[in-house]
Amino acid sequence: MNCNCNDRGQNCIEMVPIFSNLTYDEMVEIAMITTETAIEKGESIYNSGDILESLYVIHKGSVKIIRYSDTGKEQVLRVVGSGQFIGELAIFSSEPASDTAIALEKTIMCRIDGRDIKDLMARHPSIAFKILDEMSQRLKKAETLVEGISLHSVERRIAGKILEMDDGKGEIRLEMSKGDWASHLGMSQETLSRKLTSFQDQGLIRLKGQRGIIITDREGLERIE
Amino acid sequence: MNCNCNDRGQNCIEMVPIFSNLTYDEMVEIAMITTETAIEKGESIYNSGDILESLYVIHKGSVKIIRYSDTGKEQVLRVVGSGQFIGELAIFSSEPASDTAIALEKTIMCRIDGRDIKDLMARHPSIAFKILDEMSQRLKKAETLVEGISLHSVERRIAGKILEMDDGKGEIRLEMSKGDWASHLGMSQETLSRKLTSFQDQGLIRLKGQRGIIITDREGLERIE
DNA sequence: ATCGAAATTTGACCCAGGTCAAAGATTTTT
DNA sequence: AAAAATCTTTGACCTGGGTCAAATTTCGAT
Repeated sequence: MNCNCNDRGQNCIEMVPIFSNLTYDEMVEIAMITTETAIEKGESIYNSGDILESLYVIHKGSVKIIRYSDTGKEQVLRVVGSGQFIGELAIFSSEPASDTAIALEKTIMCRIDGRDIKDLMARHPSIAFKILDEMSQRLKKAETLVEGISLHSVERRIAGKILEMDDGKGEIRLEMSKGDWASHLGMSQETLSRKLTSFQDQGLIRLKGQRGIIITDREGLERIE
Repeated sequence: MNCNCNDRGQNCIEMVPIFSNLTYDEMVEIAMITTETAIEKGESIYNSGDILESLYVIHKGSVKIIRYSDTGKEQVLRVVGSGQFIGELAIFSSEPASDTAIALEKTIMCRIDGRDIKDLMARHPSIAFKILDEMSQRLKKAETLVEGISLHSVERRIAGKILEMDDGKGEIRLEMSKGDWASHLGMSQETLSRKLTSFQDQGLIRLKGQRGIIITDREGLERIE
């Protein structure tokens, strides 16, 4: 078994949604063909232009998927965390990646060869369904991002994202820098900063350190147009 | 056989990439469970909020997938044409659609029940692969759209799209109105109109009627930042 | 606890592209 | 072929949010 990223007796395979419907024996089969890979904060897993050959399932940590403009400005397309995968392009097309994946923190992944995963899917339709499900979620999210950027004001986008990130406790901890966050929201860091301060002045939120946000007026945030 | 959308002796199933790797008998099996549906220009196939239960494979015609802002402004997310499918959400999630599908012209589709297609995929992995492939293409396109809208100038986006639509002959016919096109590019109709006129003044293109564009200086278009 | 680096905030300025409204073209219908 | 409907262009004006730069705060590492 190459992938020995164990955690409280659990093999990483069990923790990953796309493999969750399998029997123990099937999981062992998968564990045999996966390789553990670790990466430090700020390092890239792949770069735009690379030909991808493996699917990476994230076991621990998180990764941002970005694109660069020709002036070097970056747009965060999505953030991928534990249990999710990156490199799905590897499974089908032989075209190079058009985006770049960079670890937001120390990240541990399981690498699976593209050919192997394809083979697995053919034998276990449930894996294909899970991947397909995840892909349609992503497509939907990407389309919501397009909608947000082109149809809503920056205030609305920020308020919406704050509410979306809230787990019910009303206290949020950002998993990335405000700069990355701004880029994900499709706006400049300065604008994000200004608007957050203004939200705080209006009593909608309270900022706590660099990455903490406390919601103090949920209805107020929902009302923002 | 419910689906009788034949065309020069070809059954619609054969014309659709996601079914293209099947044997004749398998195609017949699929034809049995599909239902032909036709729709007029401007009519919707589904609306935001609907619970989708079927996958629609487009046989002839084209459909725009859009979202509305609360002020009624629309963003075209993508245009789907012959051989492609819509309603993939139906296969997995039970959540309502967040977008709306409207025919750009008279369109003929084959409807397949969500449960049936899932069943088909389990028996024919090649169908799942094709759908997955299509989904990753779409995700990539959606991400390119995000990149375009947030990272590039309107000029660059228009020039890029013109070059992308060119089939090599240098003469393009738009498959939608300029209004829809502007919305797809994430800009106002007026801005699109102004920039196209300016491109023409610069000798980069020549406009012909409402939907014709002739490229007269390809390098010039590529040079636009 | 202190220092240095990195991230964030604030100020001043400005322009790309949006809006509204009216006129002009194309296309479709009768 | 004329009329009606739809789509597109143009003009005038304006504002949201970007940019650059400098000041400040926070965080991580000694």
